[in-house]
Amino acid sequence: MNSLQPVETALDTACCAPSGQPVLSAEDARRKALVFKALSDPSRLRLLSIVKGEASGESCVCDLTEPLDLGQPTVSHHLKILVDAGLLHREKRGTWAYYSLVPGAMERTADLLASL
Amino acid sequence: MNSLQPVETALDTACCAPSGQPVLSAEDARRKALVFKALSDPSRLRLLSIVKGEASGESCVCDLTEPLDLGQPTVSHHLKILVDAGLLHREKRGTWAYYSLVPGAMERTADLLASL
DNA sequence: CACACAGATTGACATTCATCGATATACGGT
DNA sequence: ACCGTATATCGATGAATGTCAATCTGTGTG
Repeated sequence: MNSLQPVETALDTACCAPSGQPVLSAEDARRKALVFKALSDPSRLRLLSIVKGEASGESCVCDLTEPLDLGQPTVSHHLKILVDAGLLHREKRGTWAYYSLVPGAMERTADLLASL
Repeated sequence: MNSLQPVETALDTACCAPSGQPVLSAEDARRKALVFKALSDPSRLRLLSIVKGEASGESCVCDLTEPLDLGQPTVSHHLKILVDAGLLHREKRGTWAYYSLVPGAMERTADLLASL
């Protein structure tokens, strides 16, 4: 099975071409756009910011719902999008779900811009 | 008047705080999300790629319409979004409009990720 | 001036998206 | 086994978005 996240697959194809010389293919563009789409919502940027700022490196949904002033289902929805994009990691321990930054994901995303 | 583009204003507030310690404010998040929203469409990524790949550093709309297989109004619309986001620069010479990358815009956008 | 052409703007339409309330699932404690 | 809590999923709804066809605005040329 292919379990690579968008950030990784997007960079996969990016690291091989000298510098996007032959123009970004429609397929590559679609994949890279998915990552940026995950970042294109204010609430999701704040979620990333909170998780990043947490000293323990991880936050549970209950800690994220209040500061954003959003309903719990909405926060869960945003978190899923960030996980699907390969930016956040989800680990369930007991009743709680802990979210943490995927190591290097931000850096890889930044590289996506340079490899356009 | 305040004529700063999103990439610049977004970085403006980012460069002063140590590292987004006090969580990204709703306002900062909104501004930064605007930049990523501009990057969240495959057609716009391809537009940036084409402009970047052009040896002369600039492209006119007529050169951008065909490779994307999109109508001219649609391309104009996407270009406007990229200009508004502060990523592209527009210069009209005679009948033609030439678009070029705003110097450093990509780098500043990449920095946005690090300063979340 | 009139015509042709490049590009921007407008209006319409279908799709996607953010959000919420209600419900489902899964786990811990009694 | 029952109940409460934490989180995910579902269905609906209003707003935003990508695209196109038609039109408008300039600019150069006969």
